[in-house]
Amino acid sequence: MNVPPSRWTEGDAVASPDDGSEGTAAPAGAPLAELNEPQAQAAGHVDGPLLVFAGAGSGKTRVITFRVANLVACHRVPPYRILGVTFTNRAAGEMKHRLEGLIGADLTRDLWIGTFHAVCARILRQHHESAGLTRSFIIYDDADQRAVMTRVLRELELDDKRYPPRQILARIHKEKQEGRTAAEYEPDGWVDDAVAKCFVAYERHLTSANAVDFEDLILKVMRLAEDAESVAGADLRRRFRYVLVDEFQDVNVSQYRLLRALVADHGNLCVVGDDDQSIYRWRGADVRNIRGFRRDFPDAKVVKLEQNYRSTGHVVRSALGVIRPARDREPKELWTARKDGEPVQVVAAANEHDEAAWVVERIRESVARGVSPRDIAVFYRVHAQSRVLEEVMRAENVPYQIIGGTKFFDRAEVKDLLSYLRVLENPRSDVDLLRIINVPARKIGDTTVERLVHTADALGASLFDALVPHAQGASGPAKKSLLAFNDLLQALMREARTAPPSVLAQEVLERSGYQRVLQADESVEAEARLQNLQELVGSIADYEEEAAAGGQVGTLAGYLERVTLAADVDSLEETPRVALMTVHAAKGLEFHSVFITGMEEDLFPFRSADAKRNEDTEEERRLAYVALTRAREHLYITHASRRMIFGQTRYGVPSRFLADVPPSSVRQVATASASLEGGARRFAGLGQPSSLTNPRAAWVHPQDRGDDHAQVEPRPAPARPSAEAPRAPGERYVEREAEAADARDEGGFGAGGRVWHDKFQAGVVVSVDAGADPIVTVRFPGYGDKRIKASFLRTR
DNA sequence: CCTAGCCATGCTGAT
DNA sequence: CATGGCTAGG
Repeated sequence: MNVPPSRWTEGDAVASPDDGSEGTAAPAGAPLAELNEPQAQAAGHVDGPLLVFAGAGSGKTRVITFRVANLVACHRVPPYRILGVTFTNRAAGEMKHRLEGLIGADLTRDLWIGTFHAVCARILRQHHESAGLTRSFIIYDDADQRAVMTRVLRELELDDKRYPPRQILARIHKEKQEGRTAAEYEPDGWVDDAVAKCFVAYERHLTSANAVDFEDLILKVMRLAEDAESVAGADLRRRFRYVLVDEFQDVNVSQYRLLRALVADHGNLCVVGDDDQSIYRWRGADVRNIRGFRRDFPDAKVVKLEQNYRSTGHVVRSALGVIRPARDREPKELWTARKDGEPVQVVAAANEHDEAAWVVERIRESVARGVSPRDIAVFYRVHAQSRVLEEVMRAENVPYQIIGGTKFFDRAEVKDLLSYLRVLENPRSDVDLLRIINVPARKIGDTTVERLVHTADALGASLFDALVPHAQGASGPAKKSLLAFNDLLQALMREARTAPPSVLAQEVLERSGYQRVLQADESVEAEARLQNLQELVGSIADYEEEAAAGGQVGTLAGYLERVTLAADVDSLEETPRVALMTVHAAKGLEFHSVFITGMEEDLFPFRSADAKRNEDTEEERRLAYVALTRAREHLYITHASRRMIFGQTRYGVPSRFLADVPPSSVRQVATASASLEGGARRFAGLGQPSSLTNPRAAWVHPQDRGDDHAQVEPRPAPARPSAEAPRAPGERYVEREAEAADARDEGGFGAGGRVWHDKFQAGVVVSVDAGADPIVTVRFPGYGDKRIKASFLRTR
């Protein structure tokens, strides 16, 4: 059941993680000899520490997978003795997928491959007792942590205006990221004294709730691994014979200490990273770990991968121009043997609508020329920029997918149901119990809850454990409601022992009255909420199915953990849709064509309106470098002179980073609106050649005629040079898709056709993947796009 | 004592 | 532009 190797060396696979094989690719499944010299050195390295500087697009994922395969296949290392740490679950999935092609699914399954958080959660479930947890501990996400902190502040009678929960939490997280516990925190100044108190109380609440935050996952396992005395510590240090880490530049101090402890006995630690791509300093990542590594492992072999296989010459040189002024860089020089390709287009737009329209117009052209929408991405610095882009995409019928932003799992009803499930799994979770105790309204108001909290504090018990004792001392109506709530939970817990998670979820909705209340509500919102809840139940069922396919039983704990640890980018689909995401989410991905929007001062580099927040232009520069290096063939960078964002209009000047792009690799362009407004004059200040500052020269270029897009001046489809665009510009690729789908239509399904599904009801076919049992992508109002086997669909 | 509806206010990035 | 704190009504 090996995947044909060609599957993973194809550079045009959508958004595949860094893979230098693009373009000049060595044949698939190549032995080490077919890697380039430094790649082979790194991949073939067996014993001892190894540090790989992997420039953007230099094939580092390839090196890591080859090295793992080499260890397993040639050196007979048992796969369960190898740990590979990636940055996202998606990257972990990609790596496993590639390894399946190299060493087969059976061996791959036993490898430990995952994010720091996923791996640590798994270890912590095994060693839960040593960490003071029960096996069913749960992971508190951001919102949960804030809820805990709000309660802590109230308890300590601290003003949440003066001590915003978010900021206190940020301080605490910073401590934990640097490996310190509450006991080790050394306050400096009176603000810190408050933080110290909160820190202690926060930890107490988490422990009592049998819960951990993201930092705890790392910290607790780090403590275990460093513990010379305990059995668990010895076990952890013996467990892995080889440890590999991707994106090492974004590892924080406690993660690094954990790694060091895990390999203490043998030093077989391989780290791969690029200091130029360090973009998570705000999350505790510390590039200095690279220096730390060299100090801690002085005999480490160091390999530099400097040949970029991914991008055209113009793209590589533009990116180098942006990163060169950065301080404290590891000396290295990225180079490419590829042709120059198209110059980078730097586009001046009048405002964010104009910008979005230009981008979408260009996307349509690219697609008409044969670029798959899945190989196109639009980046922005902040999520708030996505709305306008989304609107234009929708209006122009461009299929798109937004990564991140307001997430499905952030919706109130979804969180409610998850809180029910979390309470059933781990009744001591106060945050979850508080969330659902009066949802739907069951006559347990704030006053009653406050008294319950008081009783729980007095008893030193969780809210759940205090429910019955408190109810017994409470007055008539409150007593009744509390006991009824307790009965509900008890009944559901009994159910939880036998029922599969998806069935349990449905039971929760029915027995809690949640569903009834929503059904009684006739509003559109209530209808949407019901649909979201069904979607959630469906997602649990999907998880069970997936687990079953892997020969396991899907548990509630497993599902909850996955939901909390999921990254936005994990959900990036392989369907033919343009991806919209932040630059942060784009790390590790690559696309044929990339649009970077909002390249303006104060937006990119970002500067908060709140001047107190410290800015970090160096990190913004590296972020820009990451953005530019995602492009294989075409790179477009847009900026607008006017932008409505965060509820106010900003007047932006082009980003300083644009001035660092070599003029010889750039073609300046202005949208028609920008030209009319004289926006192109702004170029003059940037030291670009004057020939580029003439707006006419910019926008009459044949390739850029799309400038006067529909929004400015609707235009009948004119005759165009047809060499590049075989179809009239007005023709949308959705129509092309429809034809294509019709052509391979097997079960009477064609794009645009109406179908019926028992659960999701009426929908419209988006596309069809032909096969023995064709998979049809269908858009269901209220459910979004679903990929469904044709046999489950009826045409009508 | 509970509920519902109103108005105000923050917003970078994310496991 | 959504969550949340507050106030008036039941």
